[in-house]
Amino acid sequence: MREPTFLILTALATGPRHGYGIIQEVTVLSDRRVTLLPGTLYTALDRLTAQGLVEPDREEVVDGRLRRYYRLTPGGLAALESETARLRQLATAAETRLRALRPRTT
Amino acid sequence: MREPTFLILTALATGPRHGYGIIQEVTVLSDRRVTLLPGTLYTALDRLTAQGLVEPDREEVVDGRLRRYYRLTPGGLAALESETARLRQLATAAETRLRALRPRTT
DNA sequence: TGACCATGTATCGATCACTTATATATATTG
DNA sequence: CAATATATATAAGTGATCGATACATGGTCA
Repeated sequence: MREPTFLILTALATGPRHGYGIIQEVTVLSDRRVTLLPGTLYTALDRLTAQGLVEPDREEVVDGRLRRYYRLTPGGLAALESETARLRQLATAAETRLRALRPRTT
Repeated sequence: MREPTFLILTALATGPRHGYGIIQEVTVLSDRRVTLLPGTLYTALDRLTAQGLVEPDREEVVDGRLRRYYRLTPGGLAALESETARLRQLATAAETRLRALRPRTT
């Protein structure tokens, strides 16, 4: 799973969001380091829906604009959990090696 | 930076290694969850060398087989450090949201 | 002896997520 | 009236990775 996909699933962890709302939430949760592009987001949502990790939630019209909401499926939640554990393990493994290399920087 | 690349840089953090040694170290540091394929490894080493993140170290012949060693450059070390910090931040952001979702699982 | 596996490096074609660019539409702000 | 924010959508191109294959040596096992 690549980073934009991981960020989309994370943005949906706290509840259903529409596409543009996911883009904003990803900006926040990445500390403004990642701004999802529309091309990435909408193709990823289609792909994740086809994979069963995400599913349509509801549609709303706000100020004359359509909002299409998505939510995590149980499988999507499980995928996010295992991917998160994986990321943490990799970060920890790298940090261990970096600390061994620079003991005084600790 | 994608995961195999991150793992290769991590494997080189503790000192120079040759290609096959990197594959083995990646298996260990990923808890056997990732087995680098030769195609990924050698093309990545060429690319990282061209990018200046990695450089040739030395060559040895052991049991009639050539070993080509690589080491991290200062730029490669910096890239690994910033990528590691980034991974940790993403993992933490996701964990925070997952814990909020399942308070009893803590 | 012959097969198989581990070691070791290398390259090619295919895949696929992502980027870039573009399109369309409404509401708000200067 | 132009620019920006909101909101979704798609097509072409890029590039790292995957999968397969190639070649060579050394050790093990039947």
